[in-house]
Amino acid sequence: MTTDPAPQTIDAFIERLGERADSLPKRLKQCADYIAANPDRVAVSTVAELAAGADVQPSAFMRFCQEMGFSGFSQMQKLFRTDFSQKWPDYGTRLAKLREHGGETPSALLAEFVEVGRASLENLMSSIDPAALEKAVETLAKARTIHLVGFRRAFPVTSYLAYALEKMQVPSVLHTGIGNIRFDHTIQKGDAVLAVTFAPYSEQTLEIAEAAQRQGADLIAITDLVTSPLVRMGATSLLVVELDVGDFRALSASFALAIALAVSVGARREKA
Amino acid sequence: MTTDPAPQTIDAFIERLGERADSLPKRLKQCADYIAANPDRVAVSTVAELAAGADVQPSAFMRFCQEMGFSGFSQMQKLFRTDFSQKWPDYGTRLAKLREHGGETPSALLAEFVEVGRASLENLMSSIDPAALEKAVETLAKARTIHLVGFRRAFPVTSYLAYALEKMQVPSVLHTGIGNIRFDHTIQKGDAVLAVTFAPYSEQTLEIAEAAQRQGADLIAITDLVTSPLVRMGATSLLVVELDVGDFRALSASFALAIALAVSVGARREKA
DNA sequence: CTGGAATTGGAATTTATATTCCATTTCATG
DNA sequence: CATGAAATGGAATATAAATTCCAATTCCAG
Repeated sequence: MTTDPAPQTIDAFIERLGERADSLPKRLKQCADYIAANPDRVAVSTVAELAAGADVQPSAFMRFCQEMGFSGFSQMQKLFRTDFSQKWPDYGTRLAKLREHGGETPSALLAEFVEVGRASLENLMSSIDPAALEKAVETLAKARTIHLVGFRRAFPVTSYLAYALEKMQVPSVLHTGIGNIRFDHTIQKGDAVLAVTFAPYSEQTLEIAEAAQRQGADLIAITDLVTSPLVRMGATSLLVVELDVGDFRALSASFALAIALAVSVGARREKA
Repeated sequence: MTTDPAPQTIDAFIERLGERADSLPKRLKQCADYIAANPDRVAVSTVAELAAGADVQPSAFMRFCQEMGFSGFSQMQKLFRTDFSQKWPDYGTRLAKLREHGGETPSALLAEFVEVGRASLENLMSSIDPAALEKAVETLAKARTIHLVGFRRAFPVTSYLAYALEKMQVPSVLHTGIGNIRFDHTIQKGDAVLAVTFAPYSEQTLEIAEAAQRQGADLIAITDLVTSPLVRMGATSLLVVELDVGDFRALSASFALAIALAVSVGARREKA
């Protein structure tokens, strides 16, 4: 058994796999080949399963893991698991700690929000479904009028969208709820409603979304969870997972998404 | 415990999650929310890890699995592990692919905004003056009423501030300009005005800032350049340099700053 | 061939993880 | 405010998986 340090990344592991593959005994080579062909199975399988796949005994597979520099299969699997969902290591606990320490200095708090914002943005890229985004742009681009709906924490997003769309001369209405005047009835067939809401979902937003469906208008949603009522209503949904610091949610990812959406729609309209 | 059959696909599971979520007891709802937010983690985690993530006991998580129609956690995990491979080469590859296609598709545009947002945040940490931030918090915390002023592209920032301050019960007024009604005269000595504006600076914001100074109210500014009129007026200034993509400015840095500011002020008020 | 080292298969053991159980708390109802 | 039902936390148990060990086999040098 070699005493090399364990690879720290999957790439490093793959590299070592290539170097060593030829000098391994028969059974171990089978393991190497199987992993090279099915790297995606490692994170979700047991040694027994992988061994069976490589047509090898579990104990042989264990030796293979050690040959590659790991203490055993578990350590190797951990690498594959964390690298996959390395999104945010465990912000949950980190932020919980922050909450305990209470109001630190404003600068420390700012650093925390900056960090969370960066993580949210990074995560956005891997969680957004390009097909859904494309469909949302398509729908909004051909809408007669775009209705923007979002209250409370979602309102900054819709108000920015209103600004951006206005600048590009895309007809849009910002539903503000001012004076308790509702514009539900202005939604018509051929229009599109872009609803933005995060848990706990605002009643008012949901009502307008329902009105949109009754009128046969298209419904696009920027929301947070797969369980969101808007998803269940069958809206074309763009999911944005943001982290909270205390009771406050970073909005960087939502904004990036909103701007990209607005600009894409604007560009596509001009072409047509 | 219900006796429904176990969901056969993840979509079916998600659907059931949505249906049931509202009628679940507190702890089980936490489980539901955690899974809705982190569906990718299910395949590669243990009950203990997921339970910790949902801030719940493992036994509660088990009950949740059963409530969803599975015999236990293992059965549920099997479902998630089955189509795990579909999501394989993940974020990294995906992001690279998106970039290759240039600035045409909505996804590519999104990648660009994400990148710009990240850069802006990074920038913010090095450009913000902790002393100015501290002074701004101090001033806002002791103000009788905080007036929030910002129009057009700055309006999302002030509207979010209004939301956050309201939530923490800090007295604040959002100057919206609705109906062309101006609230300049409500600014009094002892109040503070938080003005947000970026080049080209909005006339209206500057006028209100001037009114504030006439009244002897404190003036805090979130703006972009040292040459900003607000800086020259002697406001306590927090400078945020945001990068543009085309004509559109990322707002992530401004938001991070605004939230940090609001939370700091809220925390300091509570102490006093 | 033969002796010895390397390799292998499979069972035995250890460790980790899922699952169940029950005492305690919380909640709702009359 | 008392009472029962529902929900919860945490420890106890059962199950499954990882890991080790060793006897059996293979391979190769002499």
